[in-house]
Amino acid sequence: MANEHLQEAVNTLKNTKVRMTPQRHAILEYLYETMNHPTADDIYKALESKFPNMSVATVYNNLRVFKNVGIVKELTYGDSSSRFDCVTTDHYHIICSDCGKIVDFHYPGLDEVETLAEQVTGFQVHNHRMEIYGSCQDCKVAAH
Amino acid sequence: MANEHLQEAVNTLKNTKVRMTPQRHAILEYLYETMNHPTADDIYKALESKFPNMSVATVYNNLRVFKNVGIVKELTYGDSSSRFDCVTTDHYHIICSDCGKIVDFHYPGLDEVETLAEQVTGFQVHNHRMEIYGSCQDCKVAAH
DNA sequence: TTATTACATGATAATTCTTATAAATAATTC
DNA sequence: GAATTATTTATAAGAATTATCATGTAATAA
Repeated sequence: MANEHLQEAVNTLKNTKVRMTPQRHAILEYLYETMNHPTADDIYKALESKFPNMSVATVYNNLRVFKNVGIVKELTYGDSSSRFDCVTTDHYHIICSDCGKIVDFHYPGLDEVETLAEQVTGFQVHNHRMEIYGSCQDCKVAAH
Repeated sequence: MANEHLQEAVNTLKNTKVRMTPQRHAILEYLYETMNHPTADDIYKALESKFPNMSVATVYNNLRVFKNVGIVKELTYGDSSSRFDCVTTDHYHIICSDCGKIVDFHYPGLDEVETLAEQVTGFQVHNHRMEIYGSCQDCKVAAH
C-alpha cells in the first residue's frame, strides 16, 4: 500500500532526472512508511542507525528536492520546526494544541473559496492551506 | 476607527492584569494603526525613533503576551519570520507567492468544516486557520 | 506617601532551525 | 573505463527567537 506510493515517487524522481541515492531512497521510504509528518530532525534520527554518517544537510537538501518535484509538502507552524508530509491525496490536517499530534482529515477541496477570493482580490489563485486546531481525544481526557 | 479597537485591546489587557507600559502601548498602537501584518523586526524598526533603547526581546515578549491574551495572532510561513495580526473581525488572508504581500479576505467562517472535523476525528475543535496563495495583480502583470 | 513586591525592560548570550561552502565521493554519460 | 556532473559530508555561517539577569518601573500595601 505505502510501497505503491513510494514506487510512484521514485518514478517521478527518475522522470525529472533526479539521481537516486541510498540516502534519498531511505528518506522517501521513511516518509511513505510512517506517514507521520516528521520534522527534518525526526528523519535524521530515524535513519541514524542505517546511515551513521549521513549529514543533517542531506536531509534538508533532499526534502527540498522532493518539495520542488512536488512529492512532498512542507507544513510550518509557529513554535517549532517544519514538518514534512508526503503528498498522496488531497487532505487537510487537524492538530492537537496540547500535544502537537497531527491527524489527517479528508474534506472536499474548498474550491468555492478560491474562486471567490480570485473575484474579490484580483489575485490569480494557485492553492490554499487550511488547518484545524483543537484537543485530541487523549488530551481532552487528560484535562480532567 | 482603529482607535476603538486599540482601546478595546487596552481594556482587555487591563482586565487580565497585564501592566501597561509605554513600549507595550506603542507596539499595540503600531499594530492597530498600520493593520499591516508586520514581523517582529518591522515593529522594532518602526519604533526605533520613538524608543531608541527598546530591545528586540521586548517586542517578542510583548507579542507573546498579546498572543496569550488573545488580541494578536501569529501567522507563520515557511521561509521567513512570523507575522503578527491584530484580531479584530474574522477574516482570512490571501498571500502573493511572488512578492509576499498579504491581503485580508473576508469570508464567512468555515463552521461546517469544524463540526465535521470534530465528528470524524474526535477532537474538540478550538479554531482553524486558512490561507490562500496566488499571484497578486502587480505580479501577474510583471510576469509578462 | 513610602516601602515593598512583582513584573517589565534592555543588553547580551545562547539556542534552534536552516542554509551555504568546499572538498570528497558517487552516479551518469560517452 | 574516463570524464562530467550531481550528491554527500562536515563544518561554518546565518537568521529568528528565546533565556538570562541586572536594573528599572509600575502596582500594592502599609
